[in-house]
Amino acid sequence: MEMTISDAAKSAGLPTKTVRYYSDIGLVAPVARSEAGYRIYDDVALKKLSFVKRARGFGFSVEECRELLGLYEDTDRSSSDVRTIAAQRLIEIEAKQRELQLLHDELALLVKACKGNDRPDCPILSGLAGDAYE
Amino acid sequence: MEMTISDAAKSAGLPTKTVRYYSDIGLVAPVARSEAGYRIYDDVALKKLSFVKRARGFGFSVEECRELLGLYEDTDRSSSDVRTIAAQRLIEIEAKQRELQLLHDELALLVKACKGNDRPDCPILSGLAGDAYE
DNA sequence: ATAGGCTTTCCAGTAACTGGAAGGTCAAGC
DNA sequence: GCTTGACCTTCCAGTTACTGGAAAGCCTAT
Repeated sequence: MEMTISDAAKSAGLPTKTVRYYSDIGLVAPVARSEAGYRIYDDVALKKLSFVKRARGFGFSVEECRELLGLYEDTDRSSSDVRTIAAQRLIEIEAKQRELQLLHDELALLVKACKGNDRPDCPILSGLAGDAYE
Repeated sequence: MEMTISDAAKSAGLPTKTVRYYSDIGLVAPVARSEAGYRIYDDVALKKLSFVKRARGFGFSVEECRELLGLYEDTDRSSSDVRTIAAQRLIEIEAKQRELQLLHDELALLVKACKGNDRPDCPILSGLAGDAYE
């Protein structure tokens, strides 16, 4: 299904500017250009945009995203190479999942400790300074 | 326990340059300066650095980190305010956890599909273009 | 046919570092 | 006590990844 840049951007949850930027730097190219020069995106390009959005959101650099996208496209690369690189990234992601859980717990603790009334009786710095994770 | 900037950086897992930068912009200030002007960090500052590292790693901006750190410190803010802001962030983090799971599954699928031999028989774009998440 | 809302390119600005120069500090060894 | 090397300081320039705005072209709808 073909669409304009703003539709693609909307679907991927990215600003149009960013999608245009990704096109400029050759990270995610539009599938074609219209007669008038408008960028045209299809659902493969859209999947790539969504993937990049997700990966960027978790700290992978644009160059790392390029590599990850390349894993899917490079028919010259051996499948064991792809497996190796992807498996390495998986390990990193699992570490990130644990980190995110820590951040979650940290804030949850704060929410729980705040009684929700109007007295400033939150655990000032105790969540940070405390020994919840030591 | 007091320490120099490089020790604090090492403990928090941040580059020394970044810790100095956070000091410059007033995000995480050192607890003191030595006679010679060296930044001195204690374990409260260290907790803050670790917290910022974690939050930054998950896409929270420096300004958002400043707000989150402020939640612990601002004795003027009512506890219900803190609760509201922190609870909102919690919702965002939970969304991130689901997103990260998607990214994880996406790569895991690729690893699984790659047989690990030397033929380039990886699912070229099928992981992206496929309907695993539709 | 013209107004409104798209699109294009280009260029300048911002956020958050990051590297490097120039110089001060400090503990260790001679 | 002096030097060497590994720290530290500030300052300033460069990088990454956008982001905003100008000037102009396109497209649909009244």
